[in-house]
Amino acid sequence: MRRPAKTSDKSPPAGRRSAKPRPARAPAAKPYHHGDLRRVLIDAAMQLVGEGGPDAVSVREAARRAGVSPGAPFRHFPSRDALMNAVAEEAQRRFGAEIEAALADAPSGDPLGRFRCLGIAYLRWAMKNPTHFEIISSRRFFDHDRSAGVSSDNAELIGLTERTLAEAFSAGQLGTSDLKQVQIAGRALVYGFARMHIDGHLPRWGVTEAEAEQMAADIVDLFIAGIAGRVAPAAKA
Amino acid sequence: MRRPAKTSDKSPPAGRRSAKPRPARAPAAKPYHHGDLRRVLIDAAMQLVGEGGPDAVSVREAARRAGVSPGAPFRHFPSRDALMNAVAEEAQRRFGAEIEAALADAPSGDPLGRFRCLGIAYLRWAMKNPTHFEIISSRRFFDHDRSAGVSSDNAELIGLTERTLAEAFSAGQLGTSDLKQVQIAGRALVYGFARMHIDGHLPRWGVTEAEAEQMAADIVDLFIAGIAGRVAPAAKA
DNA sequence: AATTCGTGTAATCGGTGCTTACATTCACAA
DNA sequence: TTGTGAATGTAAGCACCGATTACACGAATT
Repeated sequence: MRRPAKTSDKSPPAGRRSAKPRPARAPAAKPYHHGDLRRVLIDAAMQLVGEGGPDAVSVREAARRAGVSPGAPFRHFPSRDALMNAVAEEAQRRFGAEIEAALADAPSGDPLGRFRCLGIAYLRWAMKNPTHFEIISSRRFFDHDRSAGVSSDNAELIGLTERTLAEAFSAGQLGTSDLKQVQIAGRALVYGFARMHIDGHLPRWGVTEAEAEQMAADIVDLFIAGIAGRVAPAAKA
Repeated sequence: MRRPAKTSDKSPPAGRRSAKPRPARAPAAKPYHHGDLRRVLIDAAMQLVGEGGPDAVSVREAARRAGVSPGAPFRHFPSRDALMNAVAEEAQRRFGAEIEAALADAPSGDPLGRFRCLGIAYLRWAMKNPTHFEIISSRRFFDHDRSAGVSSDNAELIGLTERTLAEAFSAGQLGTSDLKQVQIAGRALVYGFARMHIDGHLPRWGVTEAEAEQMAADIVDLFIAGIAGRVAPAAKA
């Protein structure tokens, strides 16, 4: 197994089912026995992810924190992976919300500036929520193409960057016409930096934790500059 | 645990220790009982990594493939992580060898071309050996700064790119003077693309498996072009 | 009030990392 | 040649894990 020493599997018998806080004014959703075990399990798992990364999540520990027997979670999730999937969806939701919020503050007249803003927001969230970002990224826990509600969110984010980039091109802000290459390269840049941060590579490359955020902005700017002025329509010799 | 159903733990009793192929002409290293169990375990683990990724490696399965009892590996590796570490060192060794081999073929008069060559070789190896690359990348399995023999290899590779980039700058091939930013950005680019490939993101971004290698070269070229001609000494308006 | 079905419990299975006690076998020295 | 010690492997067992099954409870429907 992966988690070497944890608390005992046994909790005090708790006198059967005496003080289980049922949801008072029933929200007409799933207030059967526990209240909303599914939700509580996801929250517990999210917390575990935040504490020790994806590998620190075990169904049993989530059940333990929810005050429920080890088998109970399997009524709501057919497997551990399904639980992780739900956690990833939650993380993806928060991520998408923050990206769109950041973009809402960006000026609408400067597509390339908005593109830059997307990269900055992406990196800021990834560096502030490394473990959650890791879950979203690795397809081990999250089959982006399968989960209904959030895959559209994700696809929309991809479409958002595509549209923004296309606008920048139309506005003559781009020095190259191969938008797909720019799209992929930009994504690889921010994804790579985020993962370097998560995977602890930055110190080896001479970037301290304190410098990381500034460096993130710098490389985005460097990339933007690289794709912007290179063969600008009027500045060519 | 992670691996749901495997072969039975029991192998046929095998009549004690009858036909264990000791290494014939003893290589004066560690030919005690098994021959070179440490080596065999690493090979088995490497194979497991290649088959199902890092999570598919279990000490027991490695022992099984080595034809040895489940506890035997712990005579050579104090923990599973230590085994993974050895595997990662092996992978890092192969990786470094390929990179240096590729660089040996590059023209020595064109530093920026050599820098590009480094990126291409990096991506080619990563895409051809995704699981091994993953092990090298994630510090979960490989503490780069701790392992003696190979960390120098790794540090040397970092130094290699730094030197190459510095040469390119000295030769006037660079349009920016902040080499550290270029260094980090370049690393993030290739690392990010490699991980996108590994993590299965490329299809979602409209890049098929067949196009991946070409795209890898394209984005490296795009990056090189971006850092090269931007504020070239004589071409400024 | 009786039944049904969703939910949680208890017990259990096989897998895992890891430890301990014991057995074997090589290497070196008296 | 013969001990003897250290290196190496085996056997057994612990705690933990994911997952399944049979059973118990309880709210909702009839």
